[in-house]
Amino acid sequence: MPRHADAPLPAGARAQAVYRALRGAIIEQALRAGTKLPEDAIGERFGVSRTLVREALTRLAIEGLVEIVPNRGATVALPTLEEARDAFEVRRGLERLMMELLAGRLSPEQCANLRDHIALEDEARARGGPESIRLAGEFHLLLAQMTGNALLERYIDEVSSRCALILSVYGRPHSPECAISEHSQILAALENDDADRAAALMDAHLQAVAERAVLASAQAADIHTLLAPFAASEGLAPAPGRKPRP
Amino acid sequence: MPRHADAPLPAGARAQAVYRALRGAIIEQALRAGTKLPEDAIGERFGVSRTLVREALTRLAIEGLVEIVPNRGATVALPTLEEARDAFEVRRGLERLMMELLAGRLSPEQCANLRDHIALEDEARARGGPESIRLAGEFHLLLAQMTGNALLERYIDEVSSRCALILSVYGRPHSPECAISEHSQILAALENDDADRAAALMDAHLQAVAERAVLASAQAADIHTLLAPFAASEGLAPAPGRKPRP
DNA sequence: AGGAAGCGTATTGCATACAATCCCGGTCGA
DNA sequence: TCGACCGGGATTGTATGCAATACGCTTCCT
Repeated sequence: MPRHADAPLPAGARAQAVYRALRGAIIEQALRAGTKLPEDAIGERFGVSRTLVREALTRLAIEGLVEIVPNRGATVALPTLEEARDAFEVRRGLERLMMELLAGRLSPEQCANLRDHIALEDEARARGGPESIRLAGEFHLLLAQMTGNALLERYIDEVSSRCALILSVYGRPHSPECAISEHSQILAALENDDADRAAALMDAHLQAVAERAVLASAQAADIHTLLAPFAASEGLAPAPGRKPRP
Repeated sequence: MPRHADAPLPAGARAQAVYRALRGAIIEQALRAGTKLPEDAIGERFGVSRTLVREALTRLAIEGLVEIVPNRGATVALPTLEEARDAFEVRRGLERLMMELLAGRLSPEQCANLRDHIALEDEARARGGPESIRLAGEFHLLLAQMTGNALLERYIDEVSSRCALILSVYGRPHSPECAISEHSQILAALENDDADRAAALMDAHLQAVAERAVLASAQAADIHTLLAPFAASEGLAPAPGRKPRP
């Protein structure tokens, strides 16, 4: 429930509010990758000074959602393909750990909550709204919270949001991060106390997400390949002397 | 190689320098857990304004090495036992991933570097210097760098330093974080392309470190158990009406 | 004596001011 | 026409100032 606007926030909370607002905007792709983030404009929009905006941007930079170049300011990060690969690699490691911690230890209420969440994802997906991206990520976050391990929760949160940004760059437009059936299957394995199966499912799930998105556009990143059909249709051939970068 | 003192650092580098200095001091236990960290004093010491000190402290707080309470300033963090457990749990997950990424993929030079490092640890350990703590952590960091995964490197670095802080609180004084032979064995398994064995060794290694330190003092945290031998030697019995906390 | 209230100081939270840097436009010369 | 040079404006980097808060000490009352 949002606070009343003219109730002053407690000390230190305003920077956090700015941080959260920016983070949400990036993840939901209201701020697209590469967008410039000037301190003045943001501070003006939120009614805070540059000091607090800087603090928020610094945090986002540490998380990898924002890139800060000295004397040139902050932009929404544009992850490289290598960073994308790294993020999914780490994510797989963390989520496998999570599966092992959770298998067979979920209370009935927790399972119910997860099912409810999956239903929400389903709805949002049917509507095709942009919040489906956020919800898909939140499923993983919800699982992380249930481990009771605050550090794991933070890391999963961080790496999930980074993956969301990556998908916004390399993924197909508005394709949801996670297929619904995969989440259901994972939950089923967890309820069944089958850690290995849950871990394998999660691994496959993440692998699928990564491949659908990143590997698909790994080809597209090569401008020669990308332009080949157009060149052919126009009867144009590459200059013989120049070679594509190795 | 340290910079000349009166050469001005490039933009944004001074905050980082303060961050690094404080971080090192905490990990090497020059600043012990619980120590107050006033912005003025630190800024004066390093010749920078409170602004930059705040930035450094914020970063350390995100990493969990420093605790910031609004309006009350920053102190070196005093991790709880639960946070300690969480940190080692996450660390095991991350380092297992690392073993899988590295097994059978280390170049001869890399192996040589690792051996050299282990030798350094050995020396420092023999001398009993405080840098043995740092070196033991750096072995893990060195491995992380060799994965080529920058995100994994950052997480391992973060969680390692947090573990170092934890050991400074709950570990026995000046006991090195890692036994040397364990590092050697892990390296051997990695060279041998035996991912499972390397993972198992690393798991056991971290488990051993955690148990030697944390579990040992988990008992000590219970003041009743802690005082029992002293009470007995003085012929004192607990008050019958009062019960120890469950 | 013990505790509550009041006050002074130290420290933080935040905004702002100033200096440094960079980007972008134009201008000039080749 | 193109590239090099060079202000002007915008934006960031850092220091500092002011208000707000918390802590410790004294004082006073019970």
